[in-house]
Amino acid sequence: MPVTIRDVAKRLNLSITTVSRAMDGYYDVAEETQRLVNQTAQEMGYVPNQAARQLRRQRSDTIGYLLPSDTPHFSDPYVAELVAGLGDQASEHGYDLLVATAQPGSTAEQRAYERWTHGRKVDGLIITRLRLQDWRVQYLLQMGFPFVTKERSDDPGDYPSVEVDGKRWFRLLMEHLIALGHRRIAYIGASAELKIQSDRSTGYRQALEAEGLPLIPELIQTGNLSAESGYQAAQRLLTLPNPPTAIACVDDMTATGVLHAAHDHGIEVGSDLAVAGFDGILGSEYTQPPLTTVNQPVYQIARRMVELLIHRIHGESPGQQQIFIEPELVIRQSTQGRNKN
Amino acid sequence: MPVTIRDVAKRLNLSITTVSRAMDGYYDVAEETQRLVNQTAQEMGYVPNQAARQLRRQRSDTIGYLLPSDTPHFSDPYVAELVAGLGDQASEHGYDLLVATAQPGSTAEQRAYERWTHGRKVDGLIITRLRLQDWRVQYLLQMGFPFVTKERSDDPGDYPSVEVDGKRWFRLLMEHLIALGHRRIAYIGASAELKIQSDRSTGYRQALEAEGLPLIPELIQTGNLSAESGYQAAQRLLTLPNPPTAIACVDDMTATGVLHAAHDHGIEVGSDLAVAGFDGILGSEYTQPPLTTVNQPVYQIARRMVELLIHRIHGESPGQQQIFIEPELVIRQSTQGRNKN
DNA sequence: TTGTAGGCGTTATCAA
DNA sequence: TTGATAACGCCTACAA
Repeated sequence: MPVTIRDVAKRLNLSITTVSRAMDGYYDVAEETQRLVNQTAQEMGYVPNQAARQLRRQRSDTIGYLLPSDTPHFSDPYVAELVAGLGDQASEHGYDLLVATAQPGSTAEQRAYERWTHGRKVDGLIITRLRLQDWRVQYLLQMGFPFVTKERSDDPGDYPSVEVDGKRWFRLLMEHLIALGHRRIAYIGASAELKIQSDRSTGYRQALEAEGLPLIPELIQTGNLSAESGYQAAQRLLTLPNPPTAIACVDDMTATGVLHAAHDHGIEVGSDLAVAGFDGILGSEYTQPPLTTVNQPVYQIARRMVELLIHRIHGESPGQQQIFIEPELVIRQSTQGRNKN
Repeated sequence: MPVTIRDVAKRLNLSITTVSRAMDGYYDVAEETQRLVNQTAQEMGYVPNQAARQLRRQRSDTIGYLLPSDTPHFSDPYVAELVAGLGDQASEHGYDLLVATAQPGSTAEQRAYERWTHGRKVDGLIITRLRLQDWRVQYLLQMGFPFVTKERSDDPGDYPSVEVDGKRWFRLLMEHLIALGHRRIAYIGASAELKIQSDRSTGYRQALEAEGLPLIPELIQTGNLSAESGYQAAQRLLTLPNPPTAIACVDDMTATGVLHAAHDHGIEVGSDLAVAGFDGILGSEYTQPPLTTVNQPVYQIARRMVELLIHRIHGESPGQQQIFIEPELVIRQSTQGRNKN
């Protein structure tokens, strides 16, 4: 039904070869012909059939992102920014972005990766929410399929990644709290198999150690990167006989729940209790009080990942394989004394 | 390089025809053969090449969503939930989801739609953020290309849509404010060409009219669906000689900015000023104070849209073309008197 | 500068 | 129950 290259060729009494080459802007086609072909194609609404082109060229000009969605419909709060970054950068390079959702570690996830890689539905993949041992990394490495990760798993192998140094920056976040005089600082983390949990909790411990502060087990709680879990962990912390004076959270969603719990306890965040998050999600500046956090430039990170991936797809020399992006420590009222105007 | 149907056939001394049919679970193939083929395919890691399949079948088993992203990297805060819903429902039906970003009304947007439709990259489209006059609707209708919208444009034509009745529910939101005794209620809207602005502002006016309240022009402000613009509009409203006692916002992001502005003015939201939003984005329950809003079940809406779209793609009888989803009026402290525990 | 022809990997038609 | 064969629409040696 749709118009094919044949139709355009027939209309102009040209061969499909010429039409094809004219449209690809080859140099060996008469200028006049070029003009005519393009104009006619435009008029007839001809756009090359993507499937045919892919089959012939053996590439899809598409990159894939399988977003890790736990439970019914939880999803990262910065997924919007990430997808925007991936999409923008991809389209600037003539690539499309294929997205699917799957529970981390599910068979659905595995099948999706199989279909996309073996079926050549995508030319490369973007991987986030890395696990310490991550079958995706192992699988793709072994297949020799192009991919880029956000952070790295502990699996050995060469592959490009874009990273924010969680250890270092969580430690800096801690130093900020310690500099404010806090000595009993709690940590609310996430599942131990996640790379970010590993890094950030290490930063937490390193900071305590460096300052000669004791590691108090009861001040370490585990959540699941949701506000709800942050709320509950905070409940446990705030009802302790000797509660913490500061709570550092593995991410902003968790911190949001902590703010809520503190409010329900009639605790003034900022003066009575310091709360800090990590990520810099949209909305962290609009919490009450505004949240101190480490701001990751997610949009830029996404663009960078796509850039690396496309290089990899084109088989270009890897250059810098491991890119570190500097986030920003944003100090807001949640860790400041009362600020009343 | 990857294994093809040929390789599988060769290994089993069968024809590719038989392999193909065995894998599609046709009935006219020996059970034993069936088993053997599937097992071997599995072992060899064979997955049909998607491009070849698409070319032959003349469909892509893919649906497209071009997400409207204004300026550098603004994007809807509920895009995560939407994409999760689209992705989940699509994959349950064996479809993939293709996503791209483009500025509404840009030529990039138009070219993306052309490539996807004419190039048969997708079998159908999901359209959001409808404009009153929307070229996308006109274009797709004219092409006879399957699509489903969230809300409808004013363009005539038959197509399926999933809707939340913005007029009615904004009016209900207003009635809540009026019932609380508010008489000077401001409205912060968005660009006039957006369908949601048209609907919600109409709801605002209808409510005033129904209650015999005057429409006060200076209480009507325009933003752009961002917290920043809500903040600025609130600044204007709160410095008025005779400021409003309540502010109803076209969406939650705008309302978030209003909360922030009120706080900066030392105004107690809830007792001194009522603020309400619309959408029910993740985070609205964690603002301070928690925000009164109309909660749209975005995830469910997304699933429903995909469902309708797939019916449409399969050419099934349209059935219900226009689906209304009931949101929920969630009353929180931003419109309640002081609630101190 | 243009045209001919072969094949990318599948699925579907038809015959065996 | 299985196999040979012809497309699907495009790109690209190679020939003219």
